[in-house]
Amino acid sequence: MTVGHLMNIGGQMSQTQKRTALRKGREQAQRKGDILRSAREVFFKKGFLSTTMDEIARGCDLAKGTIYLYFKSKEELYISLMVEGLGLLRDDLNTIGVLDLQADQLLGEILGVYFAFYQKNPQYFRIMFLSSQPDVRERVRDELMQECLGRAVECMQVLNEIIEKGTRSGIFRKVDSWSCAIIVWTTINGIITQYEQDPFYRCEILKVNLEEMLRAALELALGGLLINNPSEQGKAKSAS
Amino acid sequence: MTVGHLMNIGGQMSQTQKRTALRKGREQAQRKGDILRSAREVFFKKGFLSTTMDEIARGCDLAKGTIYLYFKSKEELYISLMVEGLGLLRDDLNTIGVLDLQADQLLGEILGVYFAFYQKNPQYFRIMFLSSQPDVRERVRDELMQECLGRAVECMQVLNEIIEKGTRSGIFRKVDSWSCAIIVWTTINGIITQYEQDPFYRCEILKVNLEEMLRAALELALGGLLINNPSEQGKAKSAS
DNA sequence: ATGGCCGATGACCGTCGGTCATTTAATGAA
DNA sequence: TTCATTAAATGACCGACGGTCATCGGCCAT
Repeated sequence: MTVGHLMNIGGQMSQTQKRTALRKGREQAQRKGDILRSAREVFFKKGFLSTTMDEIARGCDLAKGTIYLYFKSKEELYISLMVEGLGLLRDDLNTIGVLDLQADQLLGEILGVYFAFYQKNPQYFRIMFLSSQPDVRERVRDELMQECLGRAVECMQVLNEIIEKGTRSGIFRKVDSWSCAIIVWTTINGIITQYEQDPFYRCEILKVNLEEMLRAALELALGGLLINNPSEQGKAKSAS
Repeated sequence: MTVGHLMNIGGQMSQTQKRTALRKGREQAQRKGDILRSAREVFFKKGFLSTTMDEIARGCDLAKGTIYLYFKSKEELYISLMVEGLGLLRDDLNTIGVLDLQADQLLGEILGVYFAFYQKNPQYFRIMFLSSQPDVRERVRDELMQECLGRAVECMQVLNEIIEKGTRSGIFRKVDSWSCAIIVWTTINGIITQYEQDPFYRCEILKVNLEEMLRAALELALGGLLINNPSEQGKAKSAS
């Protein structure tokens, strides 16, 4: 079984018992963190298939069996990194909320944050691929997949609010903000993950710049989103 | 080594020799096809990780060793299915070219073909995920990856021509058609592949219809692509 | 001091991708 | 028809890997 599966602090416990239980909890979180760190290093360097559980164990000075006290499978360890990545991205996106800008400019800021995140941690995007494989998901607890979903929704919530703001302030057409947020989120993710397939996009035939591609996609989308006015004319020139 | 690696027909061969060589070639193609068919069935049903080479071998009544005479690795067999899928999609897309429609309508047709293809063979899209893993690509010959790239370019070429047509006929702004084609291709692929991550998009929170999402994305893009004119106003309502 | 409990351990297991010595079949010259 | 030659097919076998579990050892309440 997993570690600490009966760990409920409180109730009829003595003071010392409580203290030990709390310490145990901290130690467990620490172990879990150690394992995740090692997993991140190895997975990021080698990819899912070429990574071995033995190597991860070596990386955090634990026995292989110990890892399985904290994570159900290799896949679950991998997906946990995805949760981690979505959390980091959400935190970055949330720094946008406080800016006092027009909705369309905010979308531009989002793109900047997104692209910066990608440049800092391109590896997190590669993880997203595997989570779509049904046979991978079979080996991950539903609870963990739900956590993924929750984090993704939190990211989209940022987009949702911006689009609502744009609609409210009258510079965007009346669209369903959630649908639109999902489309934008999906499109950005889609472009980046597609781009990650280097041989497709970094070869001499198709050499394209990711940031330019994202900007151009945003311009296209804004073209459809903004209430038309003459000053918008020609904005799409950056797609050239 | 692979089968028939010295297969060059012609030169100083007798008639009978030539005939047998040709037949051998046909038989080899047949075997390769048999293996691919079996691989398709098993991979599509079970996914990459849960599929075993033994099962594929059983499915085409060959010994496991024989498969390795025709494909270098499990990964190469998988990527070969991706090439197959891109070929099918290209063929479907090419049926659009002959239609006599406006560029923006042609883009709508493209979307229809694309969506129909996805509904018919959703599994081919799942394959694309794995091809982006570096450790997978390491186990696939460059030549095969190039074939993938070539097929993808052929698909994008269809988009490219449509956008060029739209620019030429004056209904699209002046954009670089290749950049734009790549963006559209990437976006469509991105949306579909993202959508394939069911738990994200089929859950009650985010339940979205893929076709609507694609249409809405196209409307947004068209909004940015078309030369503004009053009749375009309000087209984005379908995003709601 | 000590008994009991629980997290840590790593030898071990079954499975799988991939190999290669051997078998089988086809071919064409005698 | 026979037989030597060649190449494709075979499947027992190998090493590696994900995952398990009987055992160990240190900590804690008594």
